[in-house]
Parts: sequence; structure tokens; C-alpha cells
Amino acid sequence: MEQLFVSPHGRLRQRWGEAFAKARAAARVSDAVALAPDEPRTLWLDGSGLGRAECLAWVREAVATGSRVVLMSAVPGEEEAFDALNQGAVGYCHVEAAPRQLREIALVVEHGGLWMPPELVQRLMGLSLRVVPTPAPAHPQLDALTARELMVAGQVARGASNQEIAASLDISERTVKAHLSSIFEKLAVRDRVQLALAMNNIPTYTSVN
Amino acid sequence: MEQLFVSPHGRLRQRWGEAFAKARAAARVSDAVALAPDEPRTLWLDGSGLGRAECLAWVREAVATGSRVVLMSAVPGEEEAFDALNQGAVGYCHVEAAPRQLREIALVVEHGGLWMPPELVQRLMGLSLRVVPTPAPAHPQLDALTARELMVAGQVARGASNQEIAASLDISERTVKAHLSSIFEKLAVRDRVQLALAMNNIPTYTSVN
DNA sequence: GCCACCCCTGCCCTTTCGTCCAATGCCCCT
DNA sequence: AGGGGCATTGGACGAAAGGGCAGGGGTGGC
Repeated sequence: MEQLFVSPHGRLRQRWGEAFAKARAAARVSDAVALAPDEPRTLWLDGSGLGRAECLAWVREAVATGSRVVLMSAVPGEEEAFDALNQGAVGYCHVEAAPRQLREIALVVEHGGLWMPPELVQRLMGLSLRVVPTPAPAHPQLDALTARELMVAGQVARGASNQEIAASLDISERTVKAHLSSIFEKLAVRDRVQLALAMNNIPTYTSVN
Repeated sequence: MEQLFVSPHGRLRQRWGEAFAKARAAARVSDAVALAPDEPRTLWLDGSGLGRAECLAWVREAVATGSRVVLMSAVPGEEEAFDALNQGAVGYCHVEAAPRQLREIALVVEHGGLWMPPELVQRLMGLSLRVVPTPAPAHPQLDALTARELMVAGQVARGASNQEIAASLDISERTVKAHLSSIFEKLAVRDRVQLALAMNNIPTYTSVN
């Protein structure tokens, strides 16, 4: 089973290598497919730093190659998850998922399963599915954030501490703080609590009052 | 991993035995759970001959026991599939699925995946459905909080600082902290960020990993 | 009355968070 | 070559957050 990671930057190549001894990486879908023309393969798309539309187009392109596709997002959300699966992806996870987690996911999708984070399964299935006029309440100005900042913000949005973020991104806590300071300024929030809420489109105390 | 088959008749017991050497069967969910009180277990519900509503109630009962639940239907259909997953099932397949297929499914669900027949995945995901967030069911144990704690929690949920909360409730900052400590314990969260997320029904980092 | 529970608070401590000033290296563009 | 943006880190420091210990008050039930 070929595990092919597609990423523009490849920052996490080492992690992928830990997850799968035979993992290979490429910058584009076509390059990845060329690495394993015949075998059944799993394409892992690193969607960090990409916009929603780009991600989905990417998923569509990857699915069209006849591969199993897993989208890895810096900021997993139910809407993106649903869209990704809708485009034919069979997996959806955090881009920083631990090697052990990645292996679990590979196991699942290789045996015909769908994988997404447990809490998303719950949320997604708890949704009432209706035809609705308005698509989505777009995020404030998430595109003002750099790729790295987005990763940090994404983890704060799930309640992670600086220490956890540092460990997960394999950088010093000091750097996490630097990113956070920059994020706070760009998104005009005061602290990590308001950031966590803003990332989830929840109005905050000061912005309401 | 315990594989427990729940069926009123047990017509397919032999097949299940072929699929899993350790498979056991019972007529009711409670009996099945009693067979494996501790271990993580997978409950396979034989829904053949049951009505839609009965099936779903059954799934709900099984999910409530904390088991992984797979619904086996005599006539798989997308609506039933979605309803089953909606009730918390993690798998949905044909009741006559081959032993090899059953083992695949077990593998998938035991590693956190969802399984349903490939053609159903296609159909389900191909539906142009838009997601509608559910009207936000209140946090499970919110009623465990006292009136005062609820006020504090409510403000944290909107991003307020201890100082702001203290001023707003006209109490000392120390008291706010005391309430918070109590809240953290009752809601099983670590800090105010996770509290803010929990109050808004947003899953948390640590509750996932 | 006693006890349980809630509400409120002080002092003091540790940990975490957030910022300031300063610096290095990388990559891309002009 | 130089400039700008980005990622990274260090040290230091003040500001929050969170908790331990030790109380004050009130209400309500047994």
C-alpha cells in the first residue's frame, strides 16, 4: 500500500516518515501519482495554508486519479469535512495528526472505511440535513494569517496550551507565543480565549458589548 | 476485541462464527453487553425483519451502552444508513455480508472509522446537502452548575476575563476564580479556553487525543 | 441544633500567558 | 546585493490564571 503525501512545502515530511516507512512525498498530485502508477494508493493532501476552494479543487483532482484521498486540514471543521467527503475523500484529519493516528487512518481507509475525527463524526451525524440557502458564515480574515499562524490558531481553537502546540509543531514555546502575538493583532482579539471563539465564529464579549 | 452479535433469531450464527472465532451472540443488547462487561466491544445488530423505527431505537439503546455499533440490514438503503449513523452507529452493512467482509468492517470500526457499503458512500455524499448546525443542545452537565457558576461560565463563554466577570457580578476576582475552579471540575475541563469551547458545544483538543 | 451546600473573601504561591527588545537564518523579489 | 516577509529563538518581565489554605456569611433539611 503506497502512502503518498502531497504538500507544497513538506514541512511535515519527517513526521510522515515516522508514520510510514515507505511514505513518499510530492508537491503536486500528478507527481505523487507518477511515483506509484499502478498500485492502489492513498493520497494524503496537506491543505494547511490553502483556502477552502483550493482545497476542494485539490481533493477533486486527487479523487479523479482513482486514489483513496485523505485531506489533512490545519483547522478541521465540520463544513470542510463534509465538503471533502462530498468531493470523494475518504478521510479527513488534522494536518498535525500523530504518526500513530495516521497509521490508524490508513488502516481504516484501506479497508473501505471513512475516517474523520471522532468529534466530527458526532457533529456531522448530529446535523440536520436540509437544503439551505446560505452556504457558510465565512471566517473574518483567516487568510491574513500565514500558514504557520493558521496551524497555531487552529490548535488554540481546540483548546490546546502553548506547551502542547509547541510539542505538536516541534518548535519552542517561545515561538508559539510569537505566532500568537501576531495572530492576536491580525484578528484583533485580546487573548487565546477570544481567539478560540473567533475561530469558531462565536461572537465575543468585547465585540458584542 | 469482542464481537457480539445481537439477533432475535440467530439464523446467521454460523456465518458469524466463521467471521470471528470469538464471536458470541445474544438475543438482546443487555445480554450481549453482559457477555463482555469491560472490554471495548462491537455490537452487530441484526435488523432483518424489524421496522425502521424499531431498528433505530435498537441502535440508540446499543450506542448508549458505550459500544461500537454496526447495524446489519436486510435491505440496505441510504436513508436507513444515515439514520443509523445519526443515532451513533459507526457501521452499516448487509445482514448477509460475507465473513471476510465482516472482518474488514470490524477492522475499520475498531480503528475509529465509519463503514458503509461503497455505493452508499457515493450516494450519501453525492447528495447536494447543506449542513445546518443543530440548534445547539446545551452542554450535558450544565445543570450540575449552580446559578452563580452558570453566570461565570456564561461570561467565560463569551471571552470575558476574570476582572470583567468580577466587575460585572460585583464580586471579587478571587471569588470568580473559586467559581471557576468548581466549574472546571464539574465540567471536566482544564482551563477557561476549554470551558469557553465546551459552553459552545465545540469539541476540545484533549478530549480527542 | 447540626450538617450540607452555596456564596463570598483574604493571602500567598506556582504556572501560564502575553509582550518588549533583540537576533539569526531562509526565501523571494527587485 | 539589498530589502522585506516569514519562521525561529533567547532573556526578561509584568499580567493573568489557577489553586491551596483558611476562613466569613447565608439557607435549608433532618
